[in-house]
Amino acid sequence: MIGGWEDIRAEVLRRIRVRDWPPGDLIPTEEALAIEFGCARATVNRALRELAEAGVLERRRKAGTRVAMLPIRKATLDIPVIRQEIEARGQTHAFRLLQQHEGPPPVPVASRLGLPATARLIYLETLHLADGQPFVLETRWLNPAVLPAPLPDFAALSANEWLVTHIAYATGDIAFSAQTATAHEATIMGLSPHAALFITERTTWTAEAPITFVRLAHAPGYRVQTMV
Amino acid sequence: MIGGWEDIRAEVLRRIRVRDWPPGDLIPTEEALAIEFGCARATVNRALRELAEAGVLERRRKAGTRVAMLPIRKATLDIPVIRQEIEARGQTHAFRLLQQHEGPPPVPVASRLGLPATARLIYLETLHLADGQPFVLETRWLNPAVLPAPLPDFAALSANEWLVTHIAYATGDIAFSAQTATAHEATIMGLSPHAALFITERTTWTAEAPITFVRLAHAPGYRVQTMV
DNA sequence: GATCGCATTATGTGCAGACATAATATCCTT
DNA sequence: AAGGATATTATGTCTGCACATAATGCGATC
Repeated sequence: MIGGWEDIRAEVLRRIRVRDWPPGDLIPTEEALAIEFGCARATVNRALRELAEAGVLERRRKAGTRVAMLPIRKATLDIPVIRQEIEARGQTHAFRLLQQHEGPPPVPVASRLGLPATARLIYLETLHLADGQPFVLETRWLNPAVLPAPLPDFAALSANEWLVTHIAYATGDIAFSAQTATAHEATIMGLSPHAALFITERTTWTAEAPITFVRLAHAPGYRVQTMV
Repeated sequence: MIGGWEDIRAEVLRRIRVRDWPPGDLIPTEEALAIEFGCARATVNRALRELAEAGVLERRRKAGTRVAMLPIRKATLDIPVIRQEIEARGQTHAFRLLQQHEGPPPVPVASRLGLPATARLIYLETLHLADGQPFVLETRWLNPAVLPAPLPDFAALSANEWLVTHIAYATGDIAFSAQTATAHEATIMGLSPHAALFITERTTWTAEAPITFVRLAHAPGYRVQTMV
């Protein structure tokens, strides 16, 4: 029972796997495949487009479709709200606002946001707890110029959650790295001095202006998991 | 000039952003939107499907399409071959095979691969260098039962690259974490005793059987970067 | 021989109509 | 009132056709 675009995608993948179509090879045109599979070209197109998005195929107009030479695997991972992430583990979420003030950001932060170092930003330092244990230390700079007024009380409502419900669907970039805990972090989070922290850094933009830069320092044991 | 599915996607996003359609809200049906935008339903479908894949919308047959309550952001990142990654930085890649032997894997490895602890696997320990400096320590267990013979000389050809060209398009999962360097790792990579390593762990499967489990310990300073 | 322009071609996108599928809502029965 | 069969509805997918767009490669021109 063959016919759906998912069947076609599976068949194409199979041919690639068994090296019918080796890496770098040009595969038949959509029209040829449509005839072979006895379906419309749009159906073949749908299947091949999915595979191209997954990095398995490379497509160019006129040039045709070829099997990717070096299969740069693409992994997609979910970036949930912290509360949601903790509750998904069956733990209870709480947080404490440690610091809040307004002033010019450090130079690296300003440059990542593309703002002058003289810009006045809101700084928030929040510790998130899972079942009472330190889970992640959030240090955030907010650009008040682009935020809808009035700002909430960040001691009562995590900036994390206020943003996702008030700045819908912004873009940005995310970076992961590992860093040794600073003395300050070790103290706050109750860690040994040289603990390895998993760091997530995120810059968020509206179409025009930077909104926020956030650095999340995750306690040891934290993992980001993905299904390919 | 409105009409393409990308324009429709943009317009829907705009309405979500300005809270015309707040989170949790049911938006008009594809047919209604098609009439409003003066296009075919298939075009609206394409736009809404993309937004649903991005996690912005939630769609269910008959129930309709609603704006996602908690926008679980999805980030996609590229997982390149190590050599490629180093060369993309303009550095030269080299590697040294430190260990190779065959035997039963440690229990955690066996369980992640779904194999009995008595299985005989090939163990490889490889240090990858960027411009002569330790870049990443690769520890890998290979399942010889599912590998095409003959196996190459892993001292001459990195397992990393041999696999991508000989096991086309397998599936698997990836996990990222941070760990303090062990004494062994610190020595091999020339690090201070408590350096924070960025760890990538990857399990790879064919349709039926596990192929390999690999742990990559990246030298301090390593970052995984993403554009959302 | 080098360059520009044009025809060719494969993919990208669009449209109108149709049927499939899943999930809800409703009605009927007990 | 509870339960199950059925109608309804919104999305999911397919078809066949059309035109748009980009990139290649050929040929004409200088």
